[in-house]
Amino acid sequence: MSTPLSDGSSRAGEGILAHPCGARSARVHERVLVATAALLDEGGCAAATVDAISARSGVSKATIYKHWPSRTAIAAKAFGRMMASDTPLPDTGTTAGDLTEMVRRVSAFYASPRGRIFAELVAACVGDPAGAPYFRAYFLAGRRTAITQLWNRARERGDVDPDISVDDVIDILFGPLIFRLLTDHLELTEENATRLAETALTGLLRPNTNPS
Amino acid sequence: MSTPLSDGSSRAGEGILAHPCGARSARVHERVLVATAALLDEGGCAAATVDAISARSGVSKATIYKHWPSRTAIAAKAFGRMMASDTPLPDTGTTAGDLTEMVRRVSAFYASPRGRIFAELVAACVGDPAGAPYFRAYFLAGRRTAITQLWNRARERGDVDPDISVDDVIDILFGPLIFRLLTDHLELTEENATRLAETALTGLLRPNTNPS
Amino acid sequence: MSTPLSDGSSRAGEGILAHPCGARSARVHERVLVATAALLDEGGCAAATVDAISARSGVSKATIYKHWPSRTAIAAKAFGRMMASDTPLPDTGTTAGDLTEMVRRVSAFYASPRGRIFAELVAACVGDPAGAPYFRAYFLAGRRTAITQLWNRARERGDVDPDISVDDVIDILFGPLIFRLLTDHLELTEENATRLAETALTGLLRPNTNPS
Amino acid sequence: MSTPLSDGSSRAGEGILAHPCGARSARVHERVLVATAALLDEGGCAAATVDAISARSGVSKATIYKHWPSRTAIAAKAFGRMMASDTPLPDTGTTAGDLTEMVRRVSAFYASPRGRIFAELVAACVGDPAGAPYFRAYFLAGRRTAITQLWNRARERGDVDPDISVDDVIDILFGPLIFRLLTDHLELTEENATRLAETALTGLLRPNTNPS
DNA sequence: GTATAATCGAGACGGTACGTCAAGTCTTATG
DNA sequence: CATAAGACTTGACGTACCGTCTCGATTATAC
Repeated sequence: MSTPLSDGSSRAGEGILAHPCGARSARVHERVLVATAALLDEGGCAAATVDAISARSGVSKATIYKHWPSRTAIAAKAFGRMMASDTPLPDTGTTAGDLTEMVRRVSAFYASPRGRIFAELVAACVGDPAGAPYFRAYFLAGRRTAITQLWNRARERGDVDPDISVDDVIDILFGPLIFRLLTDHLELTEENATRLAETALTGLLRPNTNPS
Repeated sequence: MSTPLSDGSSRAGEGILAHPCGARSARVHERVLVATAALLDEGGCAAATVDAISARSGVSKATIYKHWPSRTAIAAKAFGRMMASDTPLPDTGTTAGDLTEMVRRVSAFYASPRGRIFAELVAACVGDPAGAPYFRAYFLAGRRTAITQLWNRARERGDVDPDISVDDVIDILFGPLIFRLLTDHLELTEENATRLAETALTGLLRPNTNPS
Repeated sequence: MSTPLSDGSSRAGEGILAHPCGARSARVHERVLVATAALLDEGGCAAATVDAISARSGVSKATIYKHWPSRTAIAAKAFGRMMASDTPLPDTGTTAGDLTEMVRRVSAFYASPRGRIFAELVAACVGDPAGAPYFRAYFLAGRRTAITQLWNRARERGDVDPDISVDDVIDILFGPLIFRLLTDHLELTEENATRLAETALTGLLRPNTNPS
Repeated sequence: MSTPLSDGSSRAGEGILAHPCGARSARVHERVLVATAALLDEGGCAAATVDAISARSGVSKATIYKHWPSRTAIAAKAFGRMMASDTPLPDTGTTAGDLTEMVRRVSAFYASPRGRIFAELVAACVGDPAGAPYFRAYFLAGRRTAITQLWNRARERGDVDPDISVDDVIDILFGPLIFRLLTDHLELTEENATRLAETALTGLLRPNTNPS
């Protein structure tokens, strides 16, 4: 993998996400992540208490706090690892098809039990400045690389304006889903996802009224 | 009544948001909301503890819990009231201009101190099923009516496809902002907001590659 | 009893030793003291953890900390109550006999399992400024009243210099025992106690060499 | 050497107080004691954490635990060394004067900052069976030799009953002070010390009522 | 001189208890 | 009967210090 973020032990270059390293530490680190992943799946973020993680992993609380700044950070990394391999890129032949399919998949994920965990994780990062970087590094980054590949493919095909930033693309396509996931004001059905994607791809305004 | 949401006391018809009524209750209700609003402004969601609200308002905890299901619910309503009158509609003359301006304003709001409170509120509603309806009713609904007006104006002008749901419009325009607000992965500058709005209005794909 | 210190609930006049009162509080208070006494007897001061007291009494830690400033304080009061009735005054007919007997009894107490607890309690009060007053109020005070009675009897008999403060008497008779108990440098046997008492009663110097 | 207790390095013959020896060990030993003494003076026993001693001395925790059984042991030895030379014998010309002066000096010491450390040390030895011998060996023993000399002088002068054990003398004179130091029930003023000494020297009972 | 043990530093680790906090429930007395 | 006042249970928090334990590096003697 091109991102060095999802390995289990600490390396130089991880910046603020550093922690003790060495053979023992690596083992401890691993056990914590495995235990946390299990707890997340069983009871969501609320179950991934530091006490619970400690009890389940056999790693003491004090040690855990030497590796991570907060429970959110642990959960983010554990969850990021759980999701790491779950995202094969769609390849429908057209840019519109690929992006729409991607939105549908992400919507389906958000609607799944793990989608709830994702939402809780996003929520937990608000007001946990220490955990947020972990979430971005171990979860959002992975998502981002996937979209970037799709977008680059679209650029090569000439289907899109190359001036549009991939950041904006990501946020316009998935921001609405996340908003709905969090505030639960509209259901995350496949139909809704498709419509949303198509509207975003086409634009809200009629061509002749575009601002340019 | 088009907006039954922003009045200060309980009415029949509020459904799950009901609570004791009567003269004493109304006074109690009011004092709680005022105290909560003050606490929110001073220290964010974290400061709006039920204990703190109780102490500040002089209303006992037991009474508070007879009026609201959770602290999130109180905060949502108090915050919704704070924001109620702050949103004059933009009127630039063009649909694109109006919507872009709206996005810029919301972005600026999110970037402000009260934007943080908004984020904390959204986060708090995840995993507080009791509080979420309050947030939707007392905050999101207000936002929604504003956009609906703009959108209707656009429809009348013939600038937009009338089949596009206003729900999708709202989420495509503001979902990205909220996503950025929550995960803090991109700054909420005016420039970013403008670019985001324009991209959303125009669409991600080039006209000739539209899926239809 | 003349001292208002050993009752189970809070009263005006207890000064710094105050705590919540009322029917519920009184019950809570009682349960904590009973549990603590049991723990002390079973495992000494080390066993009387706040967590353990909480678990055993069914009273939550937070509540415990509203009633007492520290575990030492609880232990002191619980131990004081355990000891409250255990001290019938000796009555041998002579002042020397009474005081010597008292020293022997206290020495025997110190040599007993509960003597260890007493030592641990004294030790715990050093460096727990919050707990120390409880120890003095609920334990030392009781001891003091007993000696005072003996000393008054001796004064009435004319056996002693009325200018000698009862404080000095107490400390000269029992200080040595406590010193030995704590540092364990000499055994607390009946023989040693008797000799110590007699030496203290007679004085260290020969009469004709007295400082006066 | 009559007192093998106050030297800085280990020797065969110290019995249970043995530890590694050799040139390196001696240096390590020394550094630990110096660091501990400094910590004691700065923050009392509470500051003389094993971690703190390790950090300050540059000696690793593992090594420390090869030399001493517990932190109390280290503190006792370090404190004993600090006090080693501080006790010139009084020489007022009379036995009563010498002993009284001695009590006054010890009382003043107890009332000083280092007196607090002494108290904490005594307290720490209760419930630390491993540390207690160190305290007796490195601190009490020194005190004891001083009093023994005074007492022998008194015996030679014929001022005292030669049957009275020096142990009893020590405890009757200083036990009261220690008791007051620990439980803080009476102040350690010069006046109190003098009165206490005089009462102890004269005896609690009037001559004609002595038990013999 | 070099083996070969002891000894050391650095500090991670499991464990136990700490004292605190806020949520939400429950009791009692007052109006 | 709704309130005020606030005690109470619950459960998690993050910290502190303990004493043990790997490691690998450093001695210092015994060969």
